[in-house]
Amino acid sequence: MHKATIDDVAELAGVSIKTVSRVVNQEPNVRDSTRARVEKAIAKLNYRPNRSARNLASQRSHLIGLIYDDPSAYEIPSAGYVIRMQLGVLRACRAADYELLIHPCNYRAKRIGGELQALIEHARPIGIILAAPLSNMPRIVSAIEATGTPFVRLSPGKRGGKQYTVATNDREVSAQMTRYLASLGHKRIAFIKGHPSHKAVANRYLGYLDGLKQSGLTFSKRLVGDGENSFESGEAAGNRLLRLKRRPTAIFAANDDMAAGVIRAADLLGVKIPDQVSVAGCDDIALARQLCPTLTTIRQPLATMAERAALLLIEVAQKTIPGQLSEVVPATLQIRESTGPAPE
Amino acid sequence: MHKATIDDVAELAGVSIKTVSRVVNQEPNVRDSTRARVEKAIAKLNYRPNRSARNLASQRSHLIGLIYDDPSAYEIPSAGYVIRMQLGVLRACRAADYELLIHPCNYRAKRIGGELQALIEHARPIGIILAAPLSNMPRIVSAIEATGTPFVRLSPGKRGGKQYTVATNDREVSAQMTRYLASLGHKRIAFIKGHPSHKAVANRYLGYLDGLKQSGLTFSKRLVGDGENSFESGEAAGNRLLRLKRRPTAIFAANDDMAAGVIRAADLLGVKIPDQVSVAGCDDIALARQLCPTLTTIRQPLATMAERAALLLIEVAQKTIPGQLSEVVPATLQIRESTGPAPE
DNA sequence: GTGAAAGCGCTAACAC
DNA sequence: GTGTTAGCGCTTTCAC
Repeated sequence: MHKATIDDVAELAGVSIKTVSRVVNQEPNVRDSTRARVEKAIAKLNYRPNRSARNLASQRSHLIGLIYDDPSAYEIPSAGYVIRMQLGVLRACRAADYELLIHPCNYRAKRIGGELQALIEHARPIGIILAAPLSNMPRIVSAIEATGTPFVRLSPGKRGGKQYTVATNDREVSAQMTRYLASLGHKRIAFIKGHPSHKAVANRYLGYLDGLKQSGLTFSKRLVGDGENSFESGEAAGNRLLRLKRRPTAIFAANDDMAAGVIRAADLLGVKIPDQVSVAGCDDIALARQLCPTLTTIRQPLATMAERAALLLIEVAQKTIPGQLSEVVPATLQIRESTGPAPE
Repeated sequence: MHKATIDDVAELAGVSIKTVSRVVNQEPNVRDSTRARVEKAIAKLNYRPNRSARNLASQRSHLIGLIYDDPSAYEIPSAGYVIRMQLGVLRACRAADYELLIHPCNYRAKRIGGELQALIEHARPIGIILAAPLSNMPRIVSAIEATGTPFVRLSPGKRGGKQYTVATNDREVSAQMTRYLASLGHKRIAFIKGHPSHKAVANRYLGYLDGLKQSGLTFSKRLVGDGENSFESGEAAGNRLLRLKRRPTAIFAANDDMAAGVIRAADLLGVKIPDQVSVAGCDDIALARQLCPTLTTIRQPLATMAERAALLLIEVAQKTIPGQLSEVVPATLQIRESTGPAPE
C-alpha cells in the first residue's frame, strides 16, 4: 500500500514527471488529450502530491497563519469568535489546498512582538490573518510588518489604508440598530462603549450617534456609559444607567458581554426587559441566544470575513494582484426578545 | 537576510552536516566538545531546521491531528471546549516542535468516514486526537482505525481498553458533586441525563447513583430527567421536574447547557435559585460564570487532557513505548452561587 | 565519533 | 507541447 508518487503517475500515463506537474498545478501548455490521460492516471493511483516535497522544492509553504488573542486567557466567552474565524479560514484552505496555522497569544506578554516574529520566521506562512483586537495594536502590527510577510487585519468596522483589511460595516449597522430602537418609540437610548483600544468601539459609537441624528433624537452625554468589553464592566455601567432619575428606555451596548452584564444588572434591580427597558448588544455570541430574555444583537460575519482574508492572501501569494486592499462584509441585525416597544 | 541552512552551521562549526543533524536531533555519538561547538554555531546563525526538508527526508510529518465535532454547526456553545483542547495540544506541540492540524467536522455527514480517511492519508499526521463525542462513535473510530494511524480518544469518564484514551474521573467527581449536595441537606436530588450517544453521560449518571448511595439517599426514578445535551432539552426536563408535586430541592444536570436550561425554567416558573432549588451542572463552560446566579459545576481539565494525549502520540511516534494506554486526569468541583442549603 | 554520498518527491530552469 | 537536469535542505545508510 505504498503511496503513489509523481513518477508512478508519469509512468502510468506515459509522460514525463514535468507534464504531470503541469497538470497538477493547472499550468498551461498541455494538450487536452495528454491532460486527460494524466488525470486518469492520477485518479487510478489516487495520487496526492507530497506536501513536504512540494514546499521544499518551491521554497514556499502553503500555510496561512491565524493570530488571535487567546480567549482562554480571560473570563470572556470569545471562544465562539475564534471558532468562527477558524472555520472561515479552513473553508478557504480546503478549496485551495492550503493549511491553517493557528496561534493564540496573549497580547499583554512583554515579548509578544518577538514571539510573533519567531513564529513567522520559523513557519514561513504565505500570509498572516490578524484578528481584532490585535489588529488594532501598533506594537503587534508593526512586529508583523517587520517580517515582510503579507498580512490582513480583521477589523470590525475599520477599513485599512494602505494595508490589507477585511472589515464590517460596523458603523452603518450600529446606526441601523439605533434607528430600529427609535422606531420602537424609544427616546432615551443609552450606549455603553467598550474598551478604548478596540477600534470597533469607536465606530459603533459613531454609528450610535449617526442613528440618533437620523432618527431626530438628541444626544445626552449622561446616557453614555464606559465599559471595557467585559461582562462586569457592562454590569457596572448598566447599574449606573438604570439608576438614573430619567432612566433610559433602551440600552445599546458595544458588545454582547456588556449587554449580558446590563441584563444581569436589570435583573438584580428588578427592572423588566423588554417591558421597562430594551437591551441590545453587538456580536451575537452564543450566549445571546441563551440569555433570558434572548438578546437582540448585531451579527458579525466573522467566518466570511476570515474566509475573504484567506482568499486575499492566497491571491497575493499567487501573484494575482488582488482587486482591492480592503473589503467590507456587511453585518446584520438579529432581533430577539430583549428589545420591544418603549414604555409609556 | 538569507535563512541559515544545515550547511552554514556545519561550515561555521567546522564539522559535517551529519554531525549537525546529530546534535539537532539529540542523537548519541557526538563528543561533548563537538556538540557545544555546533550548538554555538546554531545559536549564532539562529538556525532552525527546515520543516519540509526534514519531513521529506525522514518520510514522516511532525503533525498532530485534532478532530472534533464542529461547534459552529449547532447552537450549543461548545466553542470553549474546542479552544481549550487546542490550547492543550498547542502546549505539547510547542515543547516538542510539532504542528497542529485542526479538523472540525460534522459527524452527521454521510461520508464522514471517508472524509477523515482522506484527511489522514493526505496530511499523514503522526497521530490523531479524537474529541468527544466523536471518540465514542464506532463509525468514526473504526474509520480512523482503518488508516493505521495511532489515535487517542479524549473521553470524559471512560477508560479505553486496548486503545489509547485520556479520560477524566467523571464518575467519581459526579459522585462527589452528589455528596456535596447531600451534605447541604438535600434529600431529593434530581439528575438530568444527556444524549445517550455521549458516553460520559452514562458515567455521570452512575456517579450520581454512587453519590446517592454513599450519602444514604434513596433513588427515585421520577427524579431522573432525559435531556440530550442542549439548552432546550435541559429547560424541558427542568420544567417537568420543577412542576412535580414533591419537587426536588436540587437538580444536577449532566452538562452546563442543560443546567442553564434548568435555570431558565426555574426563572420562568418563579422558583428561586438557590433558595428553593439548587442547580449544578457539569463542564464549566464560560456561560457558567455568567448565568444569574453563577453555576456550580464540574470543571473538566480539557486542556491538560489534550496535552497529555498529544504527548502520548509524540512518544508513540518516537517509538518510546508509552507507559500506559490510558490516562486519567482528575476533574474538580467549582462551587458557585447556584447551590446552597436545602430549604426546610 | 564522524563524514561522504545517496536519496526523499517535487518544482524550476532551460532545452528540444 | 513536452522532457531533461538540477537542485530544495534535510535524513539515512554505510564507510572510516
